[in-house]
Amino acid sequence: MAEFLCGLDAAVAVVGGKWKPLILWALSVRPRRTGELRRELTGVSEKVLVQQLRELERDGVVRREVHDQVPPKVVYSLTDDGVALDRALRPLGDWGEERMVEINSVRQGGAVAPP
Amino acid sequence: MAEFLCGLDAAVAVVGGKWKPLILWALSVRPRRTGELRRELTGVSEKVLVQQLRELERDGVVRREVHDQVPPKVVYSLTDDGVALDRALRPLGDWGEERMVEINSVRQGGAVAPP
DNA sequence: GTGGGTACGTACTTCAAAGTAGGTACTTCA
DNA sequence: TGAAGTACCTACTTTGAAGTACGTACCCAC
Repeated sequence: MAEFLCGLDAAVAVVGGKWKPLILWALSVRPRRTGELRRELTGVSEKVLVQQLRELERDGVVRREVHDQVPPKVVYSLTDDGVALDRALRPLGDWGEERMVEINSVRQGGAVAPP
Repeated sequence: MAEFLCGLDAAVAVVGGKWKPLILWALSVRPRRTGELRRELTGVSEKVLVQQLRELERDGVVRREVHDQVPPKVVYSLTDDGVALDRALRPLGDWGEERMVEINSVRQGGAVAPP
């Protein structure tokens, strides 16, 4: 029912979750356990974190490795497609970084420079 | 209340609307009137189209020019920031294009190859 | 004078994503 | 003994984006 109209559409759908950009950024630094991610992404609930990780896994950009031990240990990392996605996101991240302040102010304050 | 944590976060927020990638793509080809966009993006409602155009304008990537005539004529085009955004989106679009089919099938069918 | 085109605005509804709050089964540490 | 950590799952509620359906004011062609 989604039916993407162009590649950009599909890519935005993959990274479009509220926490997905941050998850991908964290995993691009190094693989992480669930708890590490939860502590890194302050404010995320466990439900949504696991949900978005599963979606990223389904979309083929994140790998989930279960180490069968007690207590459980699950490690998430980027697949080859995930690494390629991360590289494709770099220019976009740079674009955003340069404009973060303006975008932020324009989205809440309204005016650019309050007196 | 948004408060972006990284540039990627901010950029995804800008292009994150349902029709925004398509709007940006259309405007990157050439400037358009409202009606042209509405006809190009099959399925979009006038309300949402105008809404997303206003948000893109607020975020500084789209320029809105009103020609004061009757019947009204409004032309939308990309600003310099918008052109830069479009360029930054190219690698992401390419990434999505190469994986559109898989992403689509994995998101509705479930299995990769139905018999 | 009626229908179509221009570019909106506004009120209401729908629906999916995200948030909240609980539970599971097992272990280690104090 | 009981509190804390591991990585989840499930049910329910909230939120906000998008969709639907109308109205505006003006013009032109038929």
